[in-house]
Amino acid sequence: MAEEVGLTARSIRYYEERGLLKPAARSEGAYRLYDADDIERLRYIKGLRDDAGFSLADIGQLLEDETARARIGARYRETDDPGERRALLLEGIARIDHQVATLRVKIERLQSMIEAATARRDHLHGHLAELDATGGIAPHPAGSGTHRPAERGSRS
Amino acid sequence: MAEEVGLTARSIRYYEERGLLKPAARSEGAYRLYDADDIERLRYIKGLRDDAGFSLADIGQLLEDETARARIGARYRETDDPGERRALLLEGIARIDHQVATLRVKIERLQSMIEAATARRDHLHGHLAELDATGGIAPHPAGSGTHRPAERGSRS
DNA sequence: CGTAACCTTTACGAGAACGTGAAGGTTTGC
DNA sequence: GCAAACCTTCACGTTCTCGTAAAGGTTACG
Repeated sequence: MAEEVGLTARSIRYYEERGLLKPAARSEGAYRLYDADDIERLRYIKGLRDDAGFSLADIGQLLEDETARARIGARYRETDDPGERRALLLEGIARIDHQVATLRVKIERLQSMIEAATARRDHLHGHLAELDATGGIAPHPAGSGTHRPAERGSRS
Repeated sequence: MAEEVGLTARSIRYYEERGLLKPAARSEGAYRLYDADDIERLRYIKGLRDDAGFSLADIGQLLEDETARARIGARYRETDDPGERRALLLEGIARIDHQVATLRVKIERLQSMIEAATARRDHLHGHLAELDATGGIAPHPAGSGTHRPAERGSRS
């Protein structure tokens, strides 16, 4: 059914238990019925969980914006007062901006980890240049270049 | 003790159980003794867990590079053969490059989520412009104008 | 040398995020 | 109109990531 979004039925129901989702409607026999907005929301949750590595608690926070966005969208399609539409659009944009800002925070953390690694890398490069400069060995070792698999176990 | 890295003793011991760490040495009375490399490793683990949101299983994979890096560093300090030092430096750089590449993958996933959000944002902006153009209402309602907190294309 | 403040292992507990039935109701297709 | 293939709600089991004692050994300090 809705596992074409890449989630198990149990997970989806669990997200509902956690308050991350409201099944839109129920059939006569209490079957859950999902609409396009729900599917989009599920994809969003999955992205947050798998790609971004957020916990469901974090996702709950982010989904406040998504919930507001869905509500705004629905309201938008209901009205044709240009003034209200304009206000709804502005609020929707603000919600998206907030989501983006949250994602950016995470990206920046990762970025700073990369920078730390790059600093270490540069440090090693510095040693390398130094080594090549003091002329112990030519920058281009003869033969097949950097091939050096011989690693003595050595005591550690 | 080593909670100045921001972890509890229990967590550190758990990481050891999981094979993410080897306490460097034990005292006479079997106390764990950590050295600078261990501390650096713990900070790295914490960064991966808190900032990047990796599971400890993922971290275990990433730590293969970190382990190799530590081993390489130790070996580097033990030798003074320029040829070997050069090879060790190159291997260390390769390990760091691998770590960076892994982090970049995650950043790119987040980046694409931001792009999706930005696309929705632009979509709303399009509607907004359309609304303002068909002239139902003035582009500048009383108060603040159209602010744009999110810059598009600020990729890293 | 005593004792307070550490550390050790072992073990049980806990919440998050589901998996996996069981027992039964609902839809669909022929 | 009936069987297959769904779905429903419990409800217990599981893995991960630790928290929190319990019972005892070790180290530092006066």
